[in-house]
Amino acid sequence: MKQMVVAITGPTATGKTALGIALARELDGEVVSCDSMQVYKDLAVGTAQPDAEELTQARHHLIGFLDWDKSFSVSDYVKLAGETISDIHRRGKLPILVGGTGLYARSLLRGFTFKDECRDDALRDKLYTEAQELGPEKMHKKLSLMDPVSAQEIHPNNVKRVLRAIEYCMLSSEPFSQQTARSRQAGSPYRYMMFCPVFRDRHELYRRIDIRVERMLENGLLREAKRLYSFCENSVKYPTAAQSIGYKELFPYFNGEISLAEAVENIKRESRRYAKRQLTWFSREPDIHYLYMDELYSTDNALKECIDILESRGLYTDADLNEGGNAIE
RNA sequence: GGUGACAUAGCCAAGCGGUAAGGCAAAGGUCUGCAAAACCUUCAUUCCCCGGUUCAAAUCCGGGUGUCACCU
Repeated sequence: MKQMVVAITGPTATGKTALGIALARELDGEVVSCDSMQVYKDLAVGTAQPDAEELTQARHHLIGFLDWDKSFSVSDYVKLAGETISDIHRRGKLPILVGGTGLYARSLLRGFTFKDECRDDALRDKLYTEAQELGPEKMHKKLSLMDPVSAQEIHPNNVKRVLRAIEYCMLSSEPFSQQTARSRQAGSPYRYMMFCPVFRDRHELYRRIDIRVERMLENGLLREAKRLYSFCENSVKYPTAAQSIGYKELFPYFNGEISLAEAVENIKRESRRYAKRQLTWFSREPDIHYLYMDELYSTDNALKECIDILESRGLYTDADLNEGGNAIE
């Protein structure tokens, strides 16, 4: 029997953290973060990591453990999260996946595989330099010779993805598109259910985002950002951590280029766009259950709906709880 | 009160007689190793209003309205 995972994914500022904790408490579970930025240390405020009190309410994993200069990617995530989930099951608990990074959630739950030998940072840098000299079209043409299918699917202007596909083709014995096709067919290593809290009223979501940004400011976002800013100034390459919304928008303010008010407005705008991108991402997940928060009103009601769904689909039974996921079948 | 300049999409703006550039914002979308990233698509039947000149006007002329600047 496959291991059970309950996932809470969805756009920012919809109450995933609180719902995850509620579920963990209700189902004797532990939270496994599914967020590309919450992995970093000392970015607690801006990446909306669970606060000290929330951390005491349920055991959390994969939050705030990485230094700023470390890069992190899907493959690292899938590996770590996979290990964490197994460990949680071994202890007879239920893993609750919580976070808004769609790529991470999909890759983990659908069982995408990433081979170490199919990545080479030095090669990637070399390709990047080449792309700057030759231009995007030439690189795309290069890809179409190695892997016409990928070239068809990836827009020539999307240099990042064109280069990754080339990198893969050079390091692997198969074209990039073949790897994609193969993992599309592979089944999930888990039994899982995805819940996605959303708001029917987009304005309500945007309003919550605005409020949350203001709260971050009150909680010391500037201090955190300033530290990251100094760190970035002194490093050769911008670290992955600097991609996080809420920090990079503040950098021009620290530079004296824009006012604080403008920077804050930019954070809000970028967060709104991010939420929109998350919405389109999750809309493509086949087995996702939306939780309409503007109708459910509270975390409690959302929790009840989750439990109802899990029970009605036979996905969660007492056996899961008592026998550490080795029940049924 | 006088003189001058300007009025083009939610915002910034090009155009200066031949049938509305561009940027920002917005909306929609893509996604398999930086994903809070990267990328794509769509967005003014009309240029403040009225009249005139012309085959043709956002572009020229007259009047009106509004904004700004300077003068009294």
